[in-house]
Amino acid sequence: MLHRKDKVNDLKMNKIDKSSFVPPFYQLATILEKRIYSGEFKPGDPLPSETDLGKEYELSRMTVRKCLNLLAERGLIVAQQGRGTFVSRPCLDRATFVLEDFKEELGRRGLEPGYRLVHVRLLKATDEIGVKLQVQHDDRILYYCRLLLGNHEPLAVEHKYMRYVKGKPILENELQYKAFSEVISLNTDILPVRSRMTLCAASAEVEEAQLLNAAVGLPVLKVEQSLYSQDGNIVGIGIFYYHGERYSLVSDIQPLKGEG
Amino acid sequence: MLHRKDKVNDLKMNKIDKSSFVPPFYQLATILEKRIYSGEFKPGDPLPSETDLGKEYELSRMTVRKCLNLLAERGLIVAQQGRGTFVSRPCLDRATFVLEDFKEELGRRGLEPGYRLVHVRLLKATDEIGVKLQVQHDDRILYYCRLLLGNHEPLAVEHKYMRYVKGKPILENELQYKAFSEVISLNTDILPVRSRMTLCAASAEVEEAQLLNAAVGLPVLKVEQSLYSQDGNIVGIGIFYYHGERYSLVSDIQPLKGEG
DNA sequence: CAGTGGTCTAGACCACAAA
DNA sequence: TTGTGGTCTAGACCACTGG
Repeated sequence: MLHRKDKVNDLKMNKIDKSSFVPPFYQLATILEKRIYSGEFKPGDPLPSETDLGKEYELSRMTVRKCLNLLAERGLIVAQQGRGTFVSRPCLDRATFVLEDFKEELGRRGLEPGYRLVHVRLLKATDEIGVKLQVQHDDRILYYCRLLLGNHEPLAVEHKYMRYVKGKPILENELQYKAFSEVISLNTDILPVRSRMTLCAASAEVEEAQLLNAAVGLPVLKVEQSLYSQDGNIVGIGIFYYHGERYSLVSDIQPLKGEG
Repeated sequence: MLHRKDKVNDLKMNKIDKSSFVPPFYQLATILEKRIYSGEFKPGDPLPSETDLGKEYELSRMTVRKCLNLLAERGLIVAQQGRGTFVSRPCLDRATFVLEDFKEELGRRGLEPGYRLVHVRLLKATDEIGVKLQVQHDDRILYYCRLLLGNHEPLAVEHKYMRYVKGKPILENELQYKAFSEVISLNTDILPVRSRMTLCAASAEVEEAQLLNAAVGLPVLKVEQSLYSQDGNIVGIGIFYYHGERYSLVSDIQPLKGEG
């Protein structure tokens, strides 16, 4: 009985319960988050020093730091060497959109993912893409186009360009199911180490509209990807169009879950 | 001379240089990254255990862990309790787009940011927005519309809806320059603690097109924001339209910078 | 059971900022 | 000079995994 009462007091008085399954650094993070949200610390205010927090909550400084790192990652506080740790302005007006593996993403949404390989072609290295990929004059570029489906409905069109290495067999199966950077490393022995993607809004042109089963002019999310090798050359170019009405990105910023 | 030679050997042999300004945990991270990219460890392979890495590089386990955390954050490895730490499939096909403070973002791009307040209105709580904001029947909703400018050119239109508290004065200046969540907490004494934003592609309607100085149908990035209070109620709704041709989001995934 | 990662501690030295 | 955060250490206990 007393034990239970002590625990309740711990929660009320914002003490650390070392017998809990929730690790102390996380308990402290939720406590500090509460103290910030309650208005005790306002944006710009300094938090107590790491040493003082350690004394107050009877934790080692390393543990306090682990907790502060957690809050800093979430943008709630900012540490400044030699000065202190300060509460940030609320950062709820910043968003982080993650474009991740298509299959996993659809799984979470409860849709059945699907792929359809539309084109596979060898192109001459003449046009703009060839220049970017720095292909020799008589080399070829492998181009392929893939459709991403959700419950058999087209959600996105992907165009991908990479150098073509003669003699290296490429399975259509690979093109259809594997990630672009994997396809490149498998078929050219070059390992992409850097990726840059830009996202903007655009209108579907004729080809994309057809493939997306929609009208020309359909709003789409256009993503352009450049993959670089270790020596800084572009080894792959991707252009992806996501159906504007069927595909969206979500960003969620919320408080830490309490110790329930 | 010998000192210098030793350092060179350290780099070649992938040892830690404790006299360097680059902290050991970071040196180890770049070393392990190299060993992974070189093909020594392939996706799915286990890394040596934390204890073994500590012995190999003469570092404490905590330092090794700090390094592994760094690589894990970047998606290069995944730790599994009780089993080990494993190299991930290359995650270059995942992107993280950050929509951040408009002013800072434009500063980085070398554009001059600007704001223009277009509308401020009190609406009746009848329509869809009113229901979401759970406004009482005789309360009012504060609506305002803001234009974001880059070098005096319109880049985005923002529509924002929040509960209106009688008697609380609201300065137009605040609406024009302050972040939405800040405006809400200043004028309703409710602190938003959670934000959910969705991003999709759309076409500009008449009003947005006019404000963006573009034709109807212009592709736009449409972002919808909901701000929640601690008790789970929606306390603010925002709808933002970013000019599709003038605004884009960028994601960059690249290797750690070496110890130059 | 042994080995793994997850967490915590008490102490230490450093670089940096402010008085 | 004092106090701050940034880093590192050598040890410890725990929960989890797999044989």
